[in-house]
Amino acid sequence: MPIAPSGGVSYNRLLAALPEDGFKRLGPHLELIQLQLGSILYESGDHLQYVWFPTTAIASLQYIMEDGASTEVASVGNEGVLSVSLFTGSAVPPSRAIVQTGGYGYRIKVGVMLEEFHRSELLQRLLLHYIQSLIVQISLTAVCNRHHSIEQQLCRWLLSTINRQLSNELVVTQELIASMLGVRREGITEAAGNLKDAGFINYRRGHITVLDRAGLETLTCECYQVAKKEFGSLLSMYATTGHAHSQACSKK
Amino acid sequence: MPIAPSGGVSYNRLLAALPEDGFKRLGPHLELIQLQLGSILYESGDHLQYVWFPTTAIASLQYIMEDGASTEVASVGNEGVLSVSLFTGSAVPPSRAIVQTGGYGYRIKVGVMLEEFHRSELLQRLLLHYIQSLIVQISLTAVCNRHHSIEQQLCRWLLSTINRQLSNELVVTQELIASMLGVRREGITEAAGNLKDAGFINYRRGHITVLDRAGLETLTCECYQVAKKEFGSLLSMYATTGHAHSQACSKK
DNA sequence: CTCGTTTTGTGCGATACCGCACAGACAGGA
DNA sequence: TCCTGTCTGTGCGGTATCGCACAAAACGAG
Repeated sequence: MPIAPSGGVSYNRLLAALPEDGFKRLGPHLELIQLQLGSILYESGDHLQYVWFPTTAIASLQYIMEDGASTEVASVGNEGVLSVSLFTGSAVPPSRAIVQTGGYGYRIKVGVMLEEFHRSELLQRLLLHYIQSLIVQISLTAVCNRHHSIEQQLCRWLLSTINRQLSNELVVTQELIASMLGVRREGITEAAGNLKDAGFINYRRGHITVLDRAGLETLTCECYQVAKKEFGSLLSMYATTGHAHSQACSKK
Repeated sequence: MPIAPSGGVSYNRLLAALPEDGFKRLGPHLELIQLQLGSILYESGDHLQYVWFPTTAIASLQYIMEDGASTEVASVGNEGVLSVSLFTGSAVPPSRAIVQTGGYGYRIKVGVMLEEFHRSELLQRLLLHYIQSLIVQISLTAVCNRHHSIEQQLCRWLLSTINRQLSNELVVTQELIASMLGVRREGITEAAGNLKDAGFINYRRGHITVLDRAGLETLTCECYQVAKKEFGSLLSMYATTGHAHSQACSKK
């Protein structure tokens, strides 16, 4: 069961969980914009200008080290929101957010968002709950980095990515995956080769197609299931309200 | 500059940052209790009964895997609070909390705490800000697990532990450190041997003494400095109020 | 179609860490 | 005091990953 809903993916599930009136107040300030692969939404240390709610895009939260090496600590799709440090009290994020899968998302100015955050208790509950899921996701990354093989982590990464999109084809180079997982590119090449030999995926220059999701699930580590369950429980808690399909708003 | 204050350590710095009236409401419900090395405050999946504010004790937040292997994702001393998932909306924590350094701490029933959390905006701000620091700490664990050597991580662990206590002697076995870092015991033995040869630490069966903090700082990775800075900025934001030395209350 | 650039494949030695086995050293209780 | 269980030291082969170097293949622009 994929995290992505079966019917229509052009909305953000956190926004969709808002009640009618709460959504009405945010709606006029939401801007639908295109998020291009590789574009940086914010850098560690920036002063945040916007809060993003991805719809079809996926972003990656990364820590960049002094020597330039990077590690993804979490990723955010249409189940989440970017700039969470704003709600925990700091307009200066500790990580970088970079678009990992191109697509669309809504953005809203921090001022408007913060005001509504303080006004609406439900919005607070929703966002705090999302932060909880994020903490779990980051914790699992820590565990996974310690204990699991590159192949297992690649499976997890592939699965959690296709779960957030409709297509089972990813537009991404092995080099990029490597930099997100914080490993060598050759390590990804080898692991991907194994998965290809097993018939679970296929790929060509800059594209990966998942052929057998269940196969990948047999190879990946427990972290994948735990993370999926965490987000599942988050989202099932807030029944989707009727306006899910009417997130149309000022388009940029 | 250690995180622990120079004068007196028998209070919790988050509690100390509360204004007079906010603290007065919590005070009567705070119970000072002893936290023994190795005791488990909560397990992943438990229903939380208490919120803890360590004073001299230090707790470790761990993820336990199916095969029993564990990884510490963060640790909490007198700069923090345990059971944070309560504030983000779930009375069921995702991790285990175990006492890593014996000592004292305050506990308070979740009901009282939640009520005050919703009443006091400052308390909310404070706790959310702490959650922010926690996220940074967990993220750094993820980065560290990926990129840094056991020796570097051991240095970081030793430093962040003595920074939270007055003494520079730790009561802990190498076996325990290994299980927290998620590595082999022999790996710790070897790294500790190197640090001893370098004259930075000394140790005997179950005890480690830090002799040269600056020496350890030269060996550890950047994660240590980043984490320290994060907590420093958190705590400097909330000036200690006058009641810091009067956290006396119903003693168990 | 060709050329140049980007992406992927492969080989190799070096290294860090693991898993296991067991020896030695210490500490606290009988 | 000795004894016993716990903790630490050490050796050794196995493995995953790294770092580097370069070859081969794929794609896109001209």
